[in-house]
Amino acid sequence: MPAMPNWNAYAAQCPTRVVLDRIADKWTVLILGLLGQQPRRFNALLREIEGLSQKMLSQTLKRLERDGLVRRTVFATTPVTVEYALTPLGETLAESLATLIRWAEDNIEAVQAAQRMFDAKTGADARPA
Amino acid sequence: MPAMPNWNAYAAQCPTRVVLDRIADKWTVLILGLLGQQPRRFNALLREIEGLSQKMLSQTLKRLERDGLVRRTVFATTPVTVEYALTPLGETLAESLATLIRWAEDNIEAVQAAQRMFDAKTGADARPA
DNA sequence: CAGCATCCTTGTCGATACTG
DNA sequence: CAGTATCGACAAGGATGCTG
Repeated sequence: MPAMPNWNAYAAQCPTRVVLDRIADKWTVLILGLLGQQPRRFNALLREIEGLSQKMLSQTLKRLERDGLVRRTVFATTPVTVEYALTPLGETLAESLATLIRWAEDNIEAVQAAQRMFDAKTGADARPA
Repeated sequence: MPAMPNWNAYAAQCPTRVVLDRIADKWTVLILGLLGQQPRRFNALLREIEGLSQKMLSQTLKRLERDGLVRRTVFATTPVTVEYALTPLGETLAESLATLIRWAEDNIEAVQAAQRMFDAKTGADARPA
């Protein structure tokens, strides 16, 4: 990859795919959505995101930290307190992701209607799990 | 879910999760990105998205069609021609997703830099596959 | 050209138990 | 509180071969 490249997510080996892989993750979207409001502690995130296991939270946070999207701060209280917050870079992404969450909330009914139509026409359950 | 609900993606059973599940898919983002430019045929998509298998393309397109985001049109040529295009609903989502692709292209270098920093500090390979 | 059906390998993810 | 470690079930997804 040259110095001033045309990054192209459609090329298999293009590094922009790593960003898509990060975004293309339900938990990432939800976590960054919350951190976009305000910093949170580990267990706060765990409580606020239903269905999220502690393993996935831990794993996802570590990846987000590695990608420079989230900053992890440890406070030497007893017991120890850890706060997660967006980095400036993370904030720019969180804004775009917030748009997606809003889109979902605004258009879920249209999507559900389309699904009912489709299922009725195909007569059967082409429905995924 | 009531008639005028506060859809909340943070609730496990909230239907907005289905939209997130759709978005939370690398191929969805890339496919809708292309269809946002112009309609394409099946094999055109297959060729333009490197690393995408025919199985995943087929599967993803069917889901997108079911969700009312993509319209599938069959032309009775021989051999048969099939065109995929965004629905009006799909276009509104594709715009948001295009933002993400642009974000990835604009910020990939910052992300990579953060990764190098992180890997250097942790001394080792916390890197995922 | 535009797919579907099958096999089979890999990875994802939840559950559980334990640590500083 | 904030995690790590391990196991096992499940499903995603690639490869291959076949169809209208």
